[in-house]
Amino acid sequence: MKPNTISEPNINVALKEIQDFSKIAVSVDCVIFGYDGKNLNVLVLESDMDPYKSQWSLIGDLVSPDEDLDQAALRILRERVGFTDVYLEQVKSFGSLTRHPLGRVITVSYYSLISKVDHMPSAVLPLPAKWVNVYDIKKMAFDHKEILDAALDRLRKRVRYIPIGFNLLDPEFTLSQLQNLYESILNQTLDKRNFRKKITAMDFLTDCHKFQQEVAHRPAKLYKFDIEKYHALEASGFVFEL
Amino acid sequence: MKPNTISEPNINVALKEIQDFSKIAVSVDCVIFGYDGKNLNVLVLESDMDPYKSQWSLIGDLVSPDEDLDQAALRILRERVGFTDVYLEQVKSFGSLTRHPLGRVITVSYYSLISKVDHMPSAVLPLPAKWVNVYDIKKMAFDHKEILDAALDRLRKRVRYIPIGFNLLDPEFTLSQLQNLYESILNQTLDKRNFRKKITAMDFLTDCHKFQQEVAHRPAKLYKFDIEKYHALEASGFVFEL
DNA sequence: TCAAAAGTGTTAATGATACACCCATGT
DNA sequence: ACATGGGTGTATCATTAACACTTTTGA
Repeated sequence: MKPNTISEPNINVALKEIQDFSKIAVSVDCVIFGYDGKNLNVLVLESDMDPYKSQWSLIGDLVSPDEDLDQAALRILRERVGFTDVYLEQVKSFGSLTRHPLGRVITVSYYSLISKVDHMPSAVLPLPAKWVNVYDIKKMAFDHKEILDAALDRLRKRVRYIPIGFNLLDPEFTLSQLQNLYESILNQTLDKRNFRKKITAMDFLTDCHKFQQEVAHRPAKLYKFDIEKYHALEASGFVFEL
Repeated sequence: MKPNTISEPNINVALKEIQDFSKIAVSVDCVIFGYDGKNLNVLVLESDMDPYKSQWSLIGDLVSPDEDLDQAALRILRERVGFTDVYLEQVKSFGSLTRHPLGRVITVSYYSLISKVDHMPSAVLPLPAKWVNVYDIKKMAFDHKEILDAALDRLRKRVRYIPIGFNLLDPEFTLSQLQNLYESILNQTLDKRNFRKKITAMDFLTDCHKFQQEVAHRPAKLYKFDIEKYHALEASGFVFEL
C-alpha cells in the first residue's frame, strides 16, 4: 500500500497510439477516496491538457486489450499511486461524444477506499497527485466532476447498507472516529448515542481491549472490524443500515 | 411504441468491420423488461453464434463512434424492437476478456421498462425476439445471464425508492395490478392492505373516476400516475419505499 | 481546575407488520 | 346463489429520533 514511482505512458501518449486502430477508446477513471481523520478526500491530478490545463482530474488510463475492467482499475491504482489491496467498486460508464478533447473515449468509473491517508502525505505520492477535500471541489477537468458526484452518491448509498467504511480507517479505531467518518461521507451530523447504539447492536466490532494513548482527554476504547462476524450476519440476510 | 421491421447490420457483421480498426469494441446490451399482467418478462433473442447457438441473448449492438451511450441504447430499442419513449437506465459495464467469442467487446448494460406487453405479442415483434418470464431463465448466451441478474437487482432496488413501476403498466391501472407488478418484480407477496395504505399515503396516484369493465367480479377503481405530484414530492426530499 | 472528548438510557413518535370480513359484479 | 377479486381498519411490535449529564485524561 505504499506509493511507488512510475513511468507509464499517460493517457495522452497512449491515445494517439490507439487512434490509429480504433474509433472508440475505453478508459477507466478511479475516484480514490481517502480519509484524513477529519475530512473525506479525493486523490486528484493537475490536468495538463487543454482546455482543462491546471484543473483537477481523476486518475485514469486507457484499458489495454488484454486486461478486463477490474484489472485495469487495479493496475491504475498500483502503477499510478502504488495502492494495492484496496476496496474497489465500479460505478458507471460515461460516453458523451465530447467528453474528451482528443477523441472518442468511453470511460468506466470506479471508486476505491484508502485508509491511512495521513500516512501518505502528497509529497510521497508520485507528483502531482494531491488529496483534496471532496467538498472543496466545485469543478474538474473533462466530465470528472460528474464522475466524482456519481461515485460519492454511490458511496453514500453503499455505506448505509454495508460496512465498507472501515476501509478508510486504521485497523484499530475509536467509535468517535467511525462516527466522524460517516458524518464526512454523508455530509451530516449524527447523534452520538444513537450511532453507537446501532453500531454496537450490529455486532461486527471487536473490542481490542486497548485505549487511545496520549490524548488530552479521556482515552477512547479501540475497536476493530470483525469480518468473520460481518460475513455471518450477511449470510443470515441481515441488512446494515445507518 | 410499436415494433417495426428492421434490417440493421447485426453485431456479428459489424464486429468484423470494427476489428480492422480497433482492439476493443464497445457495445450496449439492453435488458428489456415487460409485464404481461401476470409475470415479469424479458425480451430476448435466440443467439445464432457459436458456442451459444440457440441460447437466449439480450438485445444489443455495437456503439457507433458518433453516438453516446444513451443514444446507442435508445437506437437499439428503436431499431431492433420499435420501442420509443421508454424508461431507460444504465446498469453497469462488463469487460471480461473472454466474454465475446469474436473478440474483445466491452459492453455497457441498460435496462428498460415497457408497458402493454400484452399488446405486443411476440408475433408482432421482429423475429426471433421473444418475451420470456424472468424467473424461467436459468442460462443465457455470453455473460447475458449475469447482465440480466445485475439489471434485475438494480430494478428491485430502484422500485423501492422511486415509482418507476408505472412504466410497466397501462396508463390507467388498478391497485391490484400495481401490487401484482411489485410482487413480480420483488418476487415476494405483499399484504394487500399495507400495500394500499402505503401507495395511497404517497399521494401520487390520481383517481380516474372510472372502473374496470366486464370483469366477473366487483370492478376495481382505475388510477393513473400523477407525475406532477411525484415531482413535487421528490423536490421536497421525500423517499418512496415499498 | 480546566478543557476536551468519552461514555451512557429513557421516552416519545413514527413506521412496519399481522390479520378477517363484507362488497359488487358476471355467470 | 355462487365464484371471483375489490375494498377496508385496528392493534401490536419494532425502529428511529430527540435529548443531558458524568467520567477520564493531559495540560
